[in-house]
Amino acid sequence: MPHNRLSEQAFLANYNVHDFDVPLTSVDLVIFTVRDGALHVLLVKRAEHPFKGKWCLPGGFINMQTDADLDAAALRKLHEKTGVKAPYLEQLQGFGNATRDPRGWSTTFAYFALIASDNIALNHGSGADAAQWFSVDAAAQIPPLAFDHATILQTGIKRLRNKVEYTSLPAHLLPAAFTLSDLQQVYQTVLGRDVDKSAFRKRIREGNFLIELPGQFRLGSNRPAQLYGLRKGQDTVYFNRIIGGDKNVE
Amino acid sequence: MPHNRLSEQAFLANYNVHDFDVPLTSVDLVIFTVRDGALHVLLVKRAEHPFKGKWCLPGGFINMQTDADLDAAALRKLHEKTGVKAPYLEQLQGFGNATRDPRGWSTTFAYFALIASDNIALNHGSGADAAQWFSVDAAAQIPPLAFDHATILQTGIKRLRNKVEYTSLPAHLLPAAFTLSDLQQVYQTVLGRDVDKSAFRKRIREGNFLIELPGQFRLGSNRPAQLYGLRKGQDTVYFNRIIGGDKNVE
DNA sequence: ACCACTTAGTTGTAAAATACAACTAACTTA
DNA sequence: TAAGTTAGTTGTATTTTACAACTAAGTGGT
Repeated sequence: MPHNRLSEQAFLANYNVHDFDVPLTSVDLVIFTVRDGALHVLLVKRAEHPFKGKWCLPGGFINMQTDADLDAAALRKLHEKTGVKAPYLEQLQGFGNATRDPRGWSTTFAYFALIASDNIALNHGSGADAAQWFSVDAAAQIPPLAFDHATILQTGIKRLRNKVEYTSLPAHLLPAAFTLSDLQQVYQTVLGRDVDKSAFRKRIREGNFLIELPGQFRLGSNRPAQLYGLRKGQDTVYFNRIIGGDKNVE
Repeated sequence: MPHNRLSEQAFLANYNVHDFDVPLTSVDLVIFTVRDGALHVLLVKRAEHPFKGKWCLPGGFINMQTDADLDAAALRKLHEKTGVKAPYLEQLQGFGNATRDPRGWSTTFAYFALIASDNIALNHGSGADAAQWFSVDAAAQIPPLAFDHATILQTGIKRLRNKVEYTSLPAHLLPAAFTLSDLQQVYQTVLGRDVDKSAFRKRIREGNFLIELPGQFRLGSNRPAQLYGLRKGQDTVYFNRIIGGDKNVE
């Protein structure tokens, strides 16, 4: 019976996914945080074949029974590894080819997450696989990664650095209350260069994505600093120009 | 025999993709061009179930035998539909959930292509499916689309408009030789607003991604205009600020 | 009590970039 | 040769930035 004579209903009744060759499909995460004044990324050690014992980005196969969509799958993986429930999460890029996984043609949806380092209870749980933060700046300290995860990681770093130039993203790398100096410090850490204090503050003020926490200050052996938080319900702010604007970014 | 006692080699020898439930995986394209002073997108009519007879974005399943990677799959689809071999092509975003395809959990890697309208020989070929350009500005003229392609299309339009604010992308919507006025016109068409001529030219000059075609001019019933082409091997240029810079973009 | 020290936050100003508009240039057509 | 049209440049008031110095508000030592 020729295919195109069937009704759509009959077509679907006869359709069996397993009749076709389909690529393997997974979700992987590049999870960033700032610790000790440096940008860090979370890596885990593989507990199973292939690449057993090698470091890689957290991730894995989609659970077609429980994951409503790709974002849900990524959130689930993130929560399993870090305990964080409400991170900044966006899709990074898809990767797929015949050789990245020895099991065959495979694809992955790479995600990109920002979390505050005070939020984390690393879960060394299922499979007794190790999880550890690695500094991104010290490229030499990052171990060889399984699959094409080195490429994915580099893509994630590049994307983060690029978006930090013109968005409010770094606020998600800080705890719920922070000072403007904290925020400036994070920008500088990620960008690898200093930014002007007054221009920085003007930009933040006009972006209008922070709220002053009334009466709350960071105390120390110096002038107390006003604490701020992310305005709730606030989306990422895109500035009109890159910060410190005399440099071209890729 | 417990899984984790196997060597990697033995593990792979025993591994059969068909033992697992895997989502369907496809590649879809949002192909833009500028015709008659308006931004257009290419749609095709489905020749097969599901959604037979409905309009959708060009695309389809990955061919695991012939497609080396995702980009190759997207390029193949593009070439099949338009005959264009060297478009501007970048990955847009992945989409995946349990309901977008009636055949089951499915994912797609959406791509985003820019081509010059003089480059196109629409291929109504295999499957006798119609292919047609639709104006993006006249939202009412775009028919209902199969799957979640309306969402993908809107994501593509948003991304294009956004990137045009601060990149040299629109040059790819023009033929190999064009005038600065042509280019400015394309920017204005995509952005939906006018830009200042002298500021525009300064930006283009400093971006340094065009070459003057020596001695070549567009003639007409007025002053001849210098023709330019894309500097070859030139990547997309990212400007420091959005064009016309007094407007915030999402 | 007061002064040194440190970080927070503001202010001043020269230089650079932009927006807006008018100008000149070079061709065709009547 | 004058009108019409589009190409391309120039001038200038206004805005924005970069840089640096300044004031503010606490702690801690003497």
